[in-house]
Amino acid sequence: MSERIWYLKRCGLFERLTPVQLARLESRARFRNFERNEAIYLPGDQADGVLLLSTGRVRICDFTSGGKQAILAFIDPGELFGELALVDASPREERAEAVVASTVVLVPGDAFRELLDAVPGLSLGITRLFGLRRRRIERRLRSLLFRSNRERLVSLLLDLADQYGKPNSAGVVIDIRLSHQDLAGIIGSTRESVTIMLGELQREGLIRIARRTIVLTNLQRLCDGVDVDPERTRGLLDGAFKPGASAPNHGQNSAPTGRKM
Amino acid sequence: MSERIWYLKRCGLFERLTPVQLARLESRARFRNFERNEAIYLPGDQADGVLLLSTGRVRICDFTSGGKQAILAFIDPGELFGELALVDASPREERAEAVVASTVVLVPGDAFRELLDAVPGLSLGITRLFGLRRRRIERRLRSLLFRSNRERLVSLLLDLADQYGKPNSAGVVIDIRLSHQDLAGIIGSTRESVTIMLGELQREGLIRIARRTIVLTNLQRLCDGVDVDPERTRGLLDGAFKPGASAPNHGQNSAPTGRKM
DNA sequence: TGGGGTCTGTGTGCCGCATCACAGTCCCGG
DNA sequence: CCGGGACTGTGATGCGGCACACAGACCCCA
Repeated sequence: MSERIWYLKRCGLFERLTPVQLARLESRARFRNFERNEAIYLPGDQADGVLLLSTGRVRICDFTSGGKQAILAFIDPGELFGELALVDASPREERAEAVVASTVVLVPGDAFRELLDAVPGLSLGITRLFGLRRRRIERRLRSLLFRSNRERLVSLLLDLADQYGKPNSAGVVIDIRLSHQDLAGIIGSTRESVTIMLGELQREGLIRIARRTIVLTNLQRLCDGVDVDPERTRGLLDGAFKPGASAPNHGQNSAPTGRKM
Repeated sequence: MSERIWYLKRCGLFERLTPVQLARLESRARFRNFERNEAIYLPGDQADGVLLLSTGRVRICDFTSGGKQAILAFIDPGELFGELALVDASPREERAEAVVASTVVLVPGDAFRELLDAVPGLSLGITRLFGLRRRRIERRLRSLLFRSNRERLVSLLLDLADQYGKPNSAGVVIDIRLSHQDLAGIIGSTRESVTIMLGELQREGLIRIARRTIVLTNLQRLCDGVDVDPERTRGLLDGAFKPGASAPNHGQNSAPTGRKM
């Protein structure tokens, strides 16, 4: 029980709730476990609420009639998903599935709306969440529109480094295991092409692949390949900013990631 | 003066403001005219507020280093744009420019935030706006990921029919003039390819092009080409649904539009 | 009512990348 | 510790769609 409340508090949006509100929320939410590859919701399902991942990892995706999967996002513990249901009651357009065994909290729509009224700032938090995710998607759209396959892959690697990267002596380690198939699903390419391109990048000394994890060994040159917003690499390209020359350093919102709510 | 207030009221989000609030807003907003093709803001500009289009038309776009323009959205009178500035103070990532001579209202960030606190429901309205636009972008992303050039074009035509279409005896007239270059910028293709494909579609009897406006003469067959969410075509495909036979039909949410918040 | 600028139509190469087919490797669970 | 299933590497082949080039049509406005 109290463990469940702990899961709720874990979500940045809920940390300001009073104990009473938390308890009430907990009583109205449903907890459910999903095993690896199990579907959480499907396109066409009536959307009845908002979901919060407490443990595991979730993939938001979409299958074409040809059977290829497009990956729209990954969700990590503490993050909300399926939140577009707050906008209106139209059915889900995508599929959410557990990448690994996961436990998910379902918050019914009316319980959530009740909270929106009661908790000052929550509404603003949701708006920001929407805004941040939208910005991310718009970036991806732009990157998809007129870039070559290879540029999209490099761009993706930089994004992943941003979200999951652990700097280290050899470079930035991307601390999440994705198959080439997954990578292809994100950039809209094929498994084979991804394999080839990763090989090329490694041969060129830009990355290193060891035991199925990718290390970015030369961020600078990777960025050069894509005409990339240097802000994307945040702290990673440590002190290397030239004050006058390069980017306007908008990353002043200095939180290490920018997501996390 | 009172004409200016009228412009403000035109925006659905503001219609609930009291006269006092409206007047205050009007005093803090700046009105400005832009001529055809003039830039309203540029990538890198410090975002200082939200913009409202009162007359004209605005294009949100982005230029690749190769000089190709990606079109992210069109804005019609009464619509808000540049609203991602509400999320944080990071600079703009895209370019907004007037398609035709336009007049724009600039609402400073603090004035807007003040309203957000004062006007119940406004915050919710913004959240919904974000959500709706995000949903639209996610659809576009999906359509970009694994569809052929032609499918993307057809899908775009259906979307346009959805937004700007006027049904008529011959079919659905798309009541907005876009050059082939523009269409290409939206679907991530080239001007020449669009020309060719439109020719094909016309030869196949799916559309008709007369004096640079496009008429969709056979919605049903157009939809067949794309594995399209039938909901997208709203009332346009009037009663023609065959209950048992056709597509997976998850569009059981029979609300005629789904947009218009 | 022209005339210049923008938009549309069409052809020809060529290259990126999807597809198919199959071999080799990893890795996890029993 | 071993076997089977998932993942990775690589080649052959074909096609979609882009780049470039130019001709004709349209349209606005001077």
